[in-house]
Amino acid sequence: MPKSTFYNLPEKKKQRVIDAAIDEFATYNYYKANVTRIVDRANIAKGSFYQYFDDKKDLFKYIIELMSQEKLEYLGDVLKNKDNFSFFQLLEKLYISGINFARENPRLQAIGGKLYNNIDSPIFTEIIGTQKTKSNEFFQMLLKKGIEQREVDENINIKLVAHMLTTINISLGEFIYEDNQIDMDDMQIIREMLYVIENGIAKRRKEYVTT
Amino acid sequence: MPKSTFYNLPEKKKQRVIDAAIDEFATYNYYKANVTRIVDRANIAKGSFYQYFDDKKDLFKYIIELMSQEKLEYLGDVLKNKDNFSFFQLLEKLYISGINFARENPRLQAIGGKLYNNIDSPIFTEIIGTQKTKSNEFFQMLLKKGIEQREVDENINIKLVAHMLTTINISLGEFIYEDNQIDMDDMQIIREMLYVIENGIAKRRKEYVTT
Amino acid sequence: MPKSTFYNLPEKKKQRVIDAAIDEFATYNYYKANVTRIVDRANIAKGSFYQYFDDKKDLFKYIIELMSQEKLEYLGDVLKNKDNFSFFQLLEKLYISGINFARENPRLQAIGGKLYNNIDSPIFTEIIGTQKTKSNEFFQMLLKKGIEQREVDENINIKLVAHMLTTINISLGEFIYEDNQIDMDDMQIIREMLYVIENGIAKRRKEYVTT
Amino acid sequence: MPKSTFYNLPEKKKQRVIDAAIDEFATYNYYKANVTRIVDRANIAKGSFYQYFDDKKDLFKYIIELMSQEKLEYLGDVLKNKDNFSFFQLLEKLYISGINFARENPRLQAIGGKLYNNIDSPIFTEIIGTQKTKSNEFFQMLLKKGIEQREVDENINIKLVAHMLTTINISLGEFIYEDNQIDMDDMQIIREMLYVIENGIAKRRKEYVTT
DNA sequence: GATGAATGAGCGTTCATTCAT
DNA sequence: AATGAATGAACGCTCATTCAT
Repeated sequence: MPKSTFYNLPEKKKQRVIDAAIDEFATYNYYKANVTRIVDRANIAKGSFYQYFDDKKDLFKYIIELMSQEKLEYLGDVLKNKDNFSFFQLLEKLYISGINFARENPRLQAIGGKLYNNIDSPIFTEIIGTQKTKSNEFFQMLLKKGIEQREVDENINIKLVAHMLTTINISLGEFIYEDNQIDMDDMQIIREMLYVIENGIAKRRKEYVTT
Repeated sequence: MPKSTFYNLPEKKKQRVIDAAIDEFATYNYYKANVTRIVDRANIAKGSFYQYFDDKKDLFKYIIELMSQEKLEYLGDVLKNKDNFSFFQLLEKLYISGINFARENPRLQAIGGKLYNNIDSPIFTEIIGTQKTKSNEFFQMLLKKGIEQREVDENINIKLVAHMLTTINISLGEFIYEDNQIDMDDMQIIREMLYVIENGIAKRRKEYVTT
Repeated sequence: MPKSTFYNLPEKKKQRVIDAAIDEFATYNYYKANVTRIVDRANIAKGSFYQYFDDKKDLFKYIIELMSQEKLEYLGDVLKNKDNFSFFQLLEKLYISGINFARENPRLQAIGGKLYNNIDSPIFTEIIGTQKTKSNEFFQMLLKKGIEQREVDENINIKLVAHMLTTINISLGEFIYEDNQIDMDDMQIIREMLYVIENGIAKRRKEYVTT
Repeated sequence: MPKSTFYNLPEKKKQRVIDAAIDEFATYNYYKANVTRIVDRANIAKGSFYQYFDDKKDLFKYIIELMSQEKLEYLGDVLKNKDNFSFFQLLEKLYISGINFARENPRLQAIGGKLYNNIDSPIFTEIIGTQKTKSNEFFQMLLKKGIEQREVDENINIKLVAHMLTTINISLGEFIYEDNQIDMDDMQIIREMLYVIENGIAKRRKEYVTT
C-alpha cells in the first residue's frame, strides 16, 4: 500500500498520479506497464514515485484496491437493500450495476479485464484470488438465501453455481464492450441472460410453459 | 507462422523446439517467457531460432495454433458423430472431452489458461479473437440445430448463449484444476453444470417437476 | 565538521543523531551507510541533517573524530602516567586498554575496523592518514624514550617499528573479535604478543636464555 | 566465475576486459566500481558483459582470483625451493618477492590493498576469508618447520605469530607505497623488519649481544 | 543453414542532496 | 531552525533481436 507521503499529497497531485496509473494499467498489462511513463504523465519525479510507493507492484495493488472499492460503492445501494428484493431481482440489479459501472468507468473496466487473467505469477494469485473468492462467497450466500426463500432450485450445487455466476459476471463487461457481436441494448442482454440462468436452455414442453 | 526452415527440420529437432516452447509458455506468460530459455532447452542456437521464426510472437502464435489443432483432434470423434447425439448429449461429451484433454495435457491446459487472459495487447486480441470466435460460431451452430430439433428453448438469444457456453467451457478447466473448492469427481461436476444449463436455477413448481 | 546548528542542538537530540550515526557506520561501511536510515533512527528531518552537516562525509569524519577522542580519553590514565612505567609496561597497558575499549564499545570498534580499510578513495586517506600518523608519531616518541632509557634496542629503525606497532595494534581488535582461531583469554594473547615483540621469534641459544 | 563465453573470447579482447576491470577496481573500491565504465573502457557492449559474467561480483571475484594466482606464480620459485632455505631466509625471500610483485604490478597491489578491508559485507568475508586463511596456514606450517629445525623459538604461540606475520606482510606494500615516510630502499626496510621479527625490540644486555 | 557472440535500448530502483514552506 | 517532499543522475541488469562467420 502507498506510503503516508502519498496520502499526504495535495488532492490534485494525488489524483494526477492515480489517473496516470489507471491510464497506464488500462493500456498495458502489469508487465508492460512502465513506471517512467507513469511518472511522466503524472508529471512527478522518478524519485518521488518511490517515495509514494514501495515499487511498481505496490502501485498496482493500490489501483486494483481502489477500483474494487469504487465498484463496491457503486453496488452499494443494491447490496444495502438486498433483503428487500427477491433473488432474481437482486441478480438483475447486480448485473445492471456492473454494466453501468463498466460503462461509466471504461478505464477501470479495462484494468479489471486485464486482471482476471494472468492467473499465473504469484503477484496475481494474491490479488485476484482475493477478489474472486469474495465474489464466490457473496454468490454462495445469495444462493443459500434464495433456496431458503424457495426461489432457487435446491438441487443445484451451490459452490459450482456461485462459480458460474462469478464467471458470467466477469465476462459480462467483456461481452458487451469487446465482442460487438450483438446489436441490442445492454438491458435486453441482461434480461435474456437472466432468463437463461433462471430457466436453463432446455425446451419446456407445452404443458409446462403455460401456467 | 514458422518459416520453411522450421518445417524442413528433422522431426526430432522440430519436436524439441515445440516441447521447449510449450514448457516455457506453460510456465511463464507471454511477457515473462524467455527466448534464451527456450533455445537452451531445445538445444538449438539462438540464431537458429530466428531462422525458424520471425520472432517470439511468431512462435507463440504457432504454439497456440498447434494446441488448438490438438484439441480439435481430441474432440474429433465427438464432432464427427455430432448428428447421432442430442444437443445435451453432445454438450456433455464436449465438456467431458475438454476435461479429459486438460487432464492428459496439463501443459497445454496451462497455456490455454494463461491465454484466455491478457485480452489486452494487440497480440492477443488477434490470437484469442480467432479462437473465441471459432468457439462461439460452433456453439451457435449447435444451438440452432438444437432448436430445430426442439431440444433447446427457442426463446433464448443464440449469440448470447453461445457466448455463455464458451465462457463456461473455458472456465471449466480452471475451475477443476485451480479451485479445489469442490470435492467431487469431474464427471459429477459436469453433470451438475449441465443440469443448471438445461434447467436454470429457478425453483420448479411441483406440477412442473413431475411428468 | 558539523555546523554550529548542530552544536547548538539540545544535548539529547544531538546524542540521538550521534547514536544513530554510530549504529549506521558500525553496521554498514561508508558507501553502504544510508543517510535516510540515520535520520529515521535519529528521528530528525532529512532537511535538518543538511543543516547540521555539510554532507554524509562530514558526519562520518565527525564520528571518527569522536571515536578517536573517546579512545584517547580511555587511554588517558595510561598516557598521563607514562613516565612512571617502563616501555614494555606501557606497551602492555596500551594494548590492554585498547582491547578493553573494543570490548566495552563494540560499535565503535566495528567502525574502526571498517575504517582501517578503504584506504582508497580520497575521503579516507584524509581521515585515516591523520589517525595513523598520530599513532605512528606516538609510538615513535615512545620508542625514542625507550631507547634513551636503555630498554629498547637502539639498532631498530624507529619509524619502521612504530609502523609495525601501529599495524599490530590495529589488527589486534580484529584478531580477537573476528578470528576466533585462538582459544585463550585476551590477556594471554597480549602477553604472548609482547613476548614476540620484545624477543623476536629467533631461537635463543641456551646460554642466552639463562641469566 | 566467468562463463565459458568469456574464456572463448579472443585473447586480445579478453585481456581488454581484464585490464579495464583491474583499472576500475584499482581506482575504485567494489561499491564505487562501475560496470558501465568497465565496458566502456573495454570497448564491449553492456550486454556482452553479462554474457561473460554473472554480475559485477562475479567479475570482481575473478579479478581477485587472477591476482592471487599471479602473486603465487611470482612467489613460485621461493615456494618450490622452500626446503633449501632456513626459516629466516625464506621469510626474507617472501617479503622481497612480495615487494617486487607490488612494485611491478602496482594496479594489482592497489586492488589488494582495497581488498584487505571491507571485512564487512558477506561478499568479502567470502573472498578475503579464503585468502587470509591461506596465508595464515602457510605461515603456521613454516613456523612449525622453523621450530623443528631449531631456528624458531619454541615458546611462541604459532597461530598468533602466523597472524602477525600475515598482517605485517599485508601492511608491507602499504607501508612502502603509501606512507612515504621512510627514505630508504626497500631491501633495507625488509632487512630491518626481519631483524625486529628475529630479535624483537628489547635491548640485549651486553653479554647477550656478544657471541 | 548453423552458430553463438554482440548489441543497446530500456527497465525498475536507489539515494544524496536541494528546495519550498 | 525544522520539515519532508522533490529531484534526477546514476546504477546494475535484462533480453529480444541482429550480425559475422
